[in-house]
Amino acid sequence: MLTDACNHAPHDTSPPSGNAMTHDFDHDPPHRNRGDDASRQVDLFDKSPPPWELVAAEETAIARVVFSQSPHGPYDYAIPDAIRSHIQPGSRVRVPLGRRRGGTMGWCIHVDMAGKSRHKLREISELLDEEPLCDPALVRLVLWIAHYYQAPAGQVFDTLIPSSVRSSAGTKQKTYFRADPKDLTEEIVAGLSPKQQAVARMLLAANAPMTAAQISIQVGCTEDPIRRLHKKGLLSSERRREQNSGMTTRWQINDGEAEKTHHLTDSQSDALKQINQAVESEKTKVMLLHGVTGSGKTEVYIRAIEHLVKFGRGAIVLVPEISLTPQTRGRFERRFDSVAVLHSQMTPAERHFQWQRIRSGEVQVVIGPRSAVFAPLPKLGLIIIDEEHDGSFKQDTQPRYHARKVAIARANSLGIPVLLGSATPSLESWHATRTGHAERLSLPDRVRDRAMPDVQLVDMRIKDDRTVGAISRPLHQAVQETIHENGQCILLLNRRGFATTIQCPSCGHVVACPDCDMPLTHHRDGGKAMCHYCDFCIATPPWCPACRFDGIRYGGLGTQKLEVEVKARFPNANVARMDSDTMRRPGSHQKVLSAFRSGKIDILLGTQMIAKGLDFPNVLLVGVINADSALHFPDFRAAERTFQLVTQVAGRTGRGDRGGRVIVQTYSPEHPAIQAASRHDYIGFAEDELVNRKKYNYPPWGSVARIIIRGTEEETTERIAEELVGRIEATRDLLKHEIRILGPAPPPIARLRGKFRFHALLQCPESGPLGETIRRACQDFRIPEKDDVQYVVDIDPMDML
DNA sequence: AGCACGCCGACT
DNA sequence: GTCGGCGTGCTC
Repeated sequence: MLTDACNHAPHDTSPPSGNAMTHDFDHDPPHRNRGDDASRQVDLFDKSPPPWELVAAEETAIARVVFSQSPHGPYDYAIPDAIRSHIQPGSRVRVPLGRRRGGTMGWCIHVDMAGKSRHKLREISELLDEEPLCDPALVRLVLWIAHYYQAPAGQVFDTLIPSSVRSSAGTKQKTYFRADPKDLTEEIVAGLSPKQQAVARMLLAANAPMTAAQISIQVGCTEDPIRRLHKKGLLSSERRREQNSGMTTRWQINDGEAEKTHHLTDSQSDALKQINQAVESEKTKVMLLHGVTGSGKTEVYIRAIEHLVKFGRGAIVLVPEISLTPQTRGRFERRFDSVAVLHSQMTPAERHFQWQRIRSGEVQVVIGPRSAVFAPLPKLGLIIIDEEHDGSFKQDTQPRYHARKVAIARANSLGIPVLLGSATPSLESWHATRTGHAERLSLPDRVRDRAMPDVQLVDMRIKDDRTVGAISRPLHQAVQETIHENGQCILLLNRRGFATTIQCPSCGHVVACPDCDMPLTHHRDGGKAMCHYCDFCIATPPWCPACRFDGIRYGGLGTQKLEVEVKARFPNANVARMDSDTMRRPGSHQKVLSAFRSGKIDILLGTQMIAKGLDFPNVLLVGVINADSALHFPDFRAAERTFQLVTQVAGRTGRGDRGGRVIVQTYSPEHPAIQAASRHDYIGFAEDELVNRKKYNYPPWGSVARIIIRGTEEETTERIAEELVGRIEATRDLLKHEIRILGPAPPPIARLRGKFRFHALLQCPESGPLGETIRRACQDFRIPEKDDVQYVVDIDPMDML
């Protein structure tokens, strides 16, 4: 499902100093020892008040504060003496703002103990946390993200610090009572009421602070006598924040079951040596571990972390959203004493608990999806991004950051290395190794001398190879043989649902989503017609809604329909389907995978979630039902995605002693991406594709930004889109920057959730001028509320939909 | 995002 | 004359 979180406004809390970023891998901001950037740079845009308003500048302690809701600031506040020694960048504060009652929560981004201000400043009303939730390095990272991705800094703070941490989920403020023998002499105790005496005696005997609840149970009274004693000043109290008793979190403790450590191959040892050197050098360095599927990248990660743990350092391992298999998790948990696994299904209390564990420094390894790049390890020594090419590392809501880029920025500010791993690196990372921004480490062979699987292309245009349905004759035969040999099959089809179009054969009407204009997908379970771009869902109409014709036709192929076909073709095989429909319940993922591992399932079919990371030695056949599905997207990354998908799913076979083979069905067998994938030729593909991208100055050669404008009224939306793009043109000409502007035009998804959409693509050889131009153009661009139009800026977009 | 200001039309 | 629509601007 696509989301389109809007309401962009230009925000520049702190432009980084120094050189503009040119490419993904330029180590520029946020650099160490540049603490004063914020105040100095913001002045550039300060509209100075007219001279008669100038008040004599006096020295005061000033805090610069940003907000996660509008207005985002930054605003300056006077720091009251009481909190002067505690407030730091990263502290949360409550401040007065406008006429709002109760004040507003904000984040302090800068403090100046001897600042001067032209305005009369209001005072901070309260410091909300004893210890800042964000250390200075993370504050620098926030400001860098806010600048680069053009998001309000306050909103970036909210992304960095989980809401469960901000609200202290799973903890409670408890009051503890203590009895002091000096106050409660025998004499005084004797004069109390019987219940109060009992309470006093018990507490004196216990000689430890207890909560009212504990005391009342122990003594067998209500809480009233305790309160009375406290009121008389005979009991002292203290308040503490504590973990709730209801916490269900258990984390795996190393049970001593040693994982068999394999001997490293020569190339694994070489790579490890380089990584260890980089870690010890305490310098920033980006390394790309390019290892074919099954070459043992995870083992290299583990060894590298084992090494840095010896120095008391910790590591972050980022993994794609859905590929955090219990397998991977288990491997790390067996090899390290203290692992924190972050995942999307955690409860708020659990998340908060893990965050505190990580911050306390007891955690050696953090494993998680893109947001784990913000994990607050106090002694971070290495950031690893596994499957670094994966699209889920880019967030598709504001702030639209890419975890790879953020990881490099964070590593840069700490002076630590970043390790990117993939069998099919993103062209950005590949290009970085060619320009010296990253070092390439190769694992060219699979472990234990296993060969890469043979890949056979089946040309679906040739009628002879195509029987009725989605499965060609060669693939049918291969599945049959595999099952006969007691092997297992994986079939990939990158579309869920049953039928991708519902069309009337009489009048040609296609049932479409009223909010998005996209054809609805028929889901057979429950007979629903669903929009895959929004939540729209209706019962599949039995007649044509346009002409009442009784005989509507289901066209196109989804995983549900494939499942039906596979079951019909191979009635004796056990078939399981894996897509986001069958994997809705937590744990279902693991259930299917363990059934597959144990051999209870012969054929596993599904969407791309089966293409990643699975390691099952008995998979002898992988079938790709339609390799072209991603190829004809109106998107400069279409070829790259196709190559990645085919290569990754092909890598799921040939992992045991019995070898493996791959059958790829395609309507364009001559396409370079599909050809290269069939030869396992990443380098050939990458070099070829780099030439293509160069022709149009697409990434990694140049920088791209996309502006999406959406609104309820088509003409108004288009008018505002044109106005905005016009401003960008004017700003570009003013600044004399080399920027190509395409659009505004309707994107492939021209309507989404009932809103009309327009977009514009901006290209520039360097990201710095591009960002500057957009920032300047959007600076004072206001849209009247009545127009109901919003816009978002997407820096380094991953798709053009 | 709220909230005030101020400028116009419709009304007791 | 006053009430109230909403367009515009400000919040350190």
